[in-house]
Amino acid sequence: MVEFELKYKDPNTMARLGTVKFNGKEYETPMFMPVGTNATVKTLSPEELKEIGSGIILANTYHLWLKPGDEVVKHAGGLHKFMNYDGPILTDSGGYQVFSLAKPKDISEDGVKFKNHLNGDELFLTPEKSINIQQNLGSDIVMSFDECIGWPAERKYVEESVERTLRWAKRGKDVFRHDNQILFGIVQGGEYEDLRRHCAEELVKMDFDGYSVGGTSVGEDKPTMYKMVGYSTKYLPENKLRYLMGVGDPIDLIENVMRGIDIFDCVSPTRLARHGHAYTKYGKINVKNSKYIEDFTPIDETCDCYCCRHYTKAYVRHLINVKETFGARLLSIHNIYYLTNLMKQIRENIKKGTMEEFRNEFVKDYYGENK
RNA sequence: GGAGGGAUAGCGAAGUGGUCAAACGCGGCAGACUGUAAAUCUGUUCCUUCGGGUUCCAUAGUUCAAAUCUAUGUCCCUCCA
Repeated sequence: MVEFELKYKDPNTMARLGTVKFNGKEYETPMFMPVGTNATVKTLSPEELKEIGSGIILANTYHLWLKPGDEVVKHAGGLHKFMNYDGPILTDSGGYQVFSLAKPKDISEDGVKFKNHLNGDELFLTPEKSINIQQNLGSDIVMSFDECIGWPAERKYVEESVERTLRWAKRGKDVFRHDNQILFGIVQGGEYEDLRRHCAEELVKMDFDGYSVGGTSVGEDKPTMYKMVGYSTKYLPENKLRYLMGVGDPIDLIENVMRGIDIFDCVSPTRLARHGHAYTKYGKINVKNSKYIEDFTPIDETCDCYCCRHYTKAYVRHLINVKETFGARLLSIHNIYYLTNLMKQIRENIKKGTMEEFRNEFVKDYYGENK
């Protein structure tokens, strides 16, 4: 069972420090969770994740439901055993796939009709089914089945969607058995404060173990995203874990910690890695660029990850260019390390009460005003 | 020695009289990616002062018009001796 404890609140911002206890181990928040949709963080082994310092990782209900099937994972002894990962695992509910795979006409009160992206079969996912799958998977943190909507969205639609997401949250909660798992409700409501507030307050009445902020990073600009997050965290209880779903841009991590978020997940460190991009202190670089062909310096001089300790831009560039998987692995290690390390710095700055200065310095370096 | 086939942009390869600066693939160059249908997708890739200029092995022709037709040459491939 995952237990969250709030340890410290920043007096200047909404930033907080806490711990997540799991199996006798403690992980500090705010933290970043790498994404392992198919029960693996693409290209990386659990040992590598451990070396990087990752805590919770994320897996996906929809994908594991299709393959290999949640029953198979259950028979394997649960996700931890199946994938040999002994840290905490959070499963997404399939709610994001409502946004990325389903069409509006496929969404009904009962649930969502999907076309299996692997073979075209018609599938139907309901709030109860999503919870049931996640309980079979045996993840530690379970997400309510929600509707993640795009941006911009008409207010009338958002109103209906929020009500449906609330009804779905209730239905999921009603069938959820606590055992060794905890269940989160997801705050939706688009960019409308009253809808976010209403959604948050209704979820809090249902008393979830933690709360997610959903419906961000779906095409909106950054100020809008920050607004959406602020409108959500403002109405959530302080003693419960808050998870901002799908956000991983470095500056977004900083800004949203300052708005009271404890955990984040995002595919970008691993996806960007596979596409040859790397985060550095001085901004994101595309290692494939020809200017790096004879650059025998590390990806980031200030980084001490496995990749930066042993390999050069020229070498990683070469690996990516010839499509060797080791290149994707090295950059995945680097990018996850970068975000993990960023979270560590964030925690240190919360402790020191210097989040705003940290944010300003970070922006200067990352966006080049400091070079 | 004889008989065929072929030479197209960095490479491979379409096109066989005008709609061709020339399909498509690769390679090159760049961009995008946020609860992963994503080791994917998009743009671009003769020169240009953006008006245009110069191309389809070479040269000479036919034609209003040639990468496409004719002649000669050069080089390559296959088969027969």
